[in-house]
Amino acid sequence: MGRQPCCDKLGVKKGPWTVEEDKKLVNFILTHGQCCWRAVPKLAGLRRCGKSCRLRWTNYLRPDLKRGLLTDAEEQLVIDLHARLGNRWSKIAARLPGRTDNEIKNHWNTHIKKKLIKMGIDPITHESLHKEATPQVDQALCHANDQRDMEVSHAESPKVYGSISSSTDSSNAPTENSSTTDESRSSDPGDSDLLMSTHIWSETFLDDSFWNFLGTRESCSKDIGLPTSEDINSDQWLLDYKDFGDEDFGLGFFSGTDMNSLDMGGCH
DNA sequence: AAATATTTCAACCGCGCCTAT
DNA sequence: GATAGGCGCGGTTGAAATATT
Repeated sequence: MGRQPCCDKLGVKKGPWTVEEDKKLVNFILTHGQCCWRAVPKLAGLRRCGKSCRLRWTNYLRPDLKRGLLTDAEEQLVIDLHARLGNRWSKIAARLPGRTDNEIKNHWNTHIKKKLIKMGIDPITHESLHKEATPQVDQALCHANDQRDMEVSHAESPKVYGSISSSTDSSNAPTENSSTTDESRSSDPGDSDLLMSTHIWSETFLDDSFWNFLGTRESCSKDIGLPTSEDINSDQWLLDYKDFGDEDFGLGFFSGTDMNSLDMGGCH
C-alpha cells in the first residue's frame, strides 16, 4: 500500500531541537497529554514533523528518563536480553525503565559491541569468535542461545558473561580505554543522572510547576511503583519488572496514568 | 596550538504492523 | 477483504565532542 509522508515536508524544520521548541512540546504534552502525534506540531505551534516530535519526547524530554551512561547492571541486562531477543531494542528498553531504545542501541553499538569483540565474542550471535574460547564462556553462550527465543518474562536472568562491564575493563582487557572521564561519568549514576535531567528541564522550564514535578519524580516513582535511581543500581528491580510485558515503560507511565492523580505540585 | 582522526549520540528515514473505515 | 492513515521500530547518518598526532 502506498504511504503518504508523515507530514508536509514543506516548511518542516529538521535538525537539532532548540530550547524553545522543547519547551513548546513539553508544555503541550503535559497540558494535553499524548494525543495524535500527527496533530501535535500544529497544535503545539511547532514547525516539526509529528514523528520528530514523538522521537524528541520519547528519547529526550520524557521526565522519567535516566540520563548518563548505563550502569554495569544495566549493561549486563542489555547483553543478556540481546542474546535472547537480538536487535529488538524496544523490547530490551522495555525492561530498562528510564532508558530508551535509541539510547540502548547507541550504547550497544559504541560500547558493548567492542567489549564483546575484545572478549572474543561475536556481538551478533553471542557465540565465541574463537572455538578455543574458555569452556565457561562457551557453555554460557550455549545456554543463552538456547533461551534466545524463549519468553523472556518467564525465563530467569542468567548472568551469561558474569559482570562483563567491570571484568572486561579491569581484567580481561587491560588496554581498554577506560578513561577517567568515562569512569567519573559512570560512577554514581543515580545522582548524576538526576542532575542531568534536572539540568535539561531547568534550562527549558522555569515555572514552579516543573520544578515541583522534578522534585517529586523520585517520590512519584515510589508511589506508583516505578523503580527509582536507587533501585536501578540494585538488581532487585529486575525481579520486579521482568513481567512487565512489551509496553514502553515510560510512555505507558504517562498514557496509562492520570497525570492529575500524581502529586505534581500544581502542574495543571 | 593546530590539524586530523575517532567516537559518540541525537535525529532522521523508510518500512512494517496495527487499527479504523 | 481492501484500503488508508498513524505509530513504532530498527538502521543509518552526520554534527559535535573528544582524543591523538
